Amino acid sequence: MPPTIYDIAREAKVGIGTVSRVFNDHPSVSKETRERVLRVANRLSYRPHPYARGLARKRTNSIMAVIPFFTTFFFMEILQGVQSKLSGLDCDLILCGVNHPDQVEESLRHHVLRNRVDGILFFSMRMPETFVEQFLNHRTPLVLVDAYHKSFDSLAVDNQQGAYEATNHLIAFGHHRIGMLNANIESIPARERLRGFRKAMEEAALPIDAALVKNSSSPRLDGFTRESGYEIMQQFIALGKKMPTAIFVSSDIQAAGALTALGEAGLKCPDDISIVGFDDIELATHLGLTTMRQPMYEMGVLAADVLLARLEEPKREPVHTMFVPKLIVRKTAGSLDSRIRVASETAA
Amino acid sequence: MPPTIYDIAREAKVGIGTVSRVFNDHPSVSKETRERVLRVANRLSYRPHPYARGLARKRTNSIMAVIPFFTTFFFMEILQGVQSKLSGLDCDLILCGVNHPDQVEESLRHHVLRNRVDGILFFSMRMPETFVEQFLNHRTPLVLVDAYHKSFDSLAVDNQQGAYEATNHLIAFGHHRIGMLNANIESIPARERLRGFRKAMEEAALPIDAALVKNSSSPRLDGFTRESGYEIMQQFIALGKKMPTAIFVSSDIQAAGALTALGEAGLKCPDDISIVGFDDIELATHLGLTTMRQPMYEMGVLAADVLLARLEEPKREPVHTMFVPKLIVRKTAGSLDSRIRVASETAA
DNA sequence: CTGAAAGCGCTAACAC
DNA sequence: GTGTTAGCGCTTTCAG
Repeated sequence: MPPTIYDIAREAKVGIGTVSRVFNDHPSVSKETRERVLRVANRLSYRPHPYARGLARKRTNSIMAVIPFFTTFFFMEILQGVQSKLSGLDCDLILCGVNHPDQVEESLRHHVLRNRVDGILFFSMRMPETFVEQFLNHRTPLVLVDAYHKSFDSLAVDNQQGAYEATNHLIAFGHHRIGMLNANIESIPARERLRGFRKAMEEAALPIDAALVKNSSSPRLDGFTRESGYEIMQQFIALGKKMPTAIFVSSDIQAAGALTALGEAGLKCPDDISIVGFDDIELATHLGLTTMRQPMYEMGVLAADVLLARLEEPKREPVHTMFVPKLIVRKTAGSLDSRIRVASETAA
Repeated sequence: MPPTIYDIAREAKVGIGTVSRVFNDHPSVSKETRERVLRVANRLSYRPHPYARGLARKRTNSIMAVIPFFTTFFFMEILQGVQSKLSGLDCDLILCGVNHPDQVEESLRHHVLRNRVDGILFFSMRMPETFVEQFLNHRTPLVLVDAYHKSFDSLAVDNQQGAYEATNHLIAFGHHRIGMLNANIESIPARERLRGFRKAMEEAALPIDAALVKNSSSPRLDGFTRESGYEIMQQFIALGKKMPTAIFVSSDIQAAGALTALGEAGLKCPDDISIVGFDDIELATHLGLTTMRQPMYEMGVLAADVLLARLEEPKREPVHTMFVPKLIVRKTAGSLDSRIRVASETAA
């Protein structure tokens, strides 16, 4: 049986109130008593019981991360950021993985109504609109990560800007016939990335050939799958000499599929075609994929920060933060005339 | 302010004890009262407060997963299994990522001494021996996942058997000059996998050429890195015609590096050399890597099972479970004479 | 500055 | 069956 404040109080010959004060850094405790209490507590390896404390204080000292469990690297990295922020603060992280959108409601209701957690980090999913209101009334703060809703704090990546820069990277290499291999256009990120692509093309006064902008129609993972990349790239390849010389792909996972299709067709990057992806997942390194990096770890840290700040100040205006993805230059995108150069080298 | 049992009791015109009984499925409550209570509770969206309940019952209804935060896919997948098991049981999962071994002690002490969790899932790390005793005395059950200690329940993968089967797969293809690309031999899994490799070779009466068994000397991640795979494979390649025709690589991540080295040398799998990895990480699919799959999700589910069982029965004997990895045949390992076949095809 | 006492919301032992 | 009561371990007035 672990010691309680009563044990400490008795041994230190003080009242339990004093022990409590010591452990809450209450100013009005004389230096001597404080030290005496601390000494005893230390000797007995006393630790305040979080649940008792939570009950009395009406706080739980833990937050919950609601994340979709189908993806991996992205969330793991963010969680790491969250954790690193939390670890110093005596705040626990409760993991709540949801596989199906339906589970979201259930989980939220379950935990929130029970005051189980002080705050929630909600990842990459649409908040059921039926919940928005409930949440705003209820006192549990929620911050959206990789998602947006005007009524909640949110952090997200500037998809449009990222796509814009990715496309510009391609343009800078001298490409004209640039295509985009997109995910399901129903999804927000897919739409935003398309917008960025368009903007870059328009600013460069380059024509956007509708035949070179293809998107997935798969509902699964909104088309952010290797399969969709593979299939769509095959369609591009089928275009023969009408194929674009460069393609901005809306995600690394799709780029991976695209690269496979390219490989099977005997085509190489960047000699035959240039590719820029989006995300910078682990795989991108292996593939040597040039891509736009989402600052995942940093997002995790900031997400925790924002939530913590809101816990302090529950009714300030929602804060929306945008992260700008960073271009990671690797080997799949290159100059348009590299093909020519390579050809001449071969000839030589 | 959420409703408490007092509110429910008052509205339902019963005592709080009865309300409590209803929510604990206590048998001695008449059907009528039970329904009346439930109706009121439902109307008021009442949920028992987990902390209050925990305090009174001396249980927390949550378990903690202590995982090293440097790897990704492996743990994510296991955690998913754990969660799926837990989700039905009103038991929360607290994530405790540790980046440095030193943090382990601190985290454990922090949470365990505070009775913060009912049980612990301890992943892939050596239990500090100084803790073993403390743990056994303390009441918090702990199960080791992907690790072993005779005093605790444990689940692990049979590395030796896996390596044995991997090597046999290579042997079955007719290879004689088989090498092994291993991680740091100081680590347990590296040693076990080497043992399996040896066993297979000996049983097949194949000579083990010491020059063809190489291991990493890097302390980082025990040599389970892409870099180590890359470098060691270069050494193999430098062997020229003395190079093995097949190599069992101790992890997929190293195999990825090895494949890169091979690619740079203009060598292809399985035509020029056969490779079998170990783990079946996500990347393996992309690479078309033949490998030994660790049943991660299943391990997660069982880990939760075992822990739950021990919570019920704290002092039964430790249970040790071994999972046997499964061969996943993809494209990096093939028949020895495929080279010949390919050569003749080319000739034709 | 410090002790005593009243909860926080719930469970469980004890009466009736 | 059901109400009552005494905690679970801690925080927080309220006196002094």
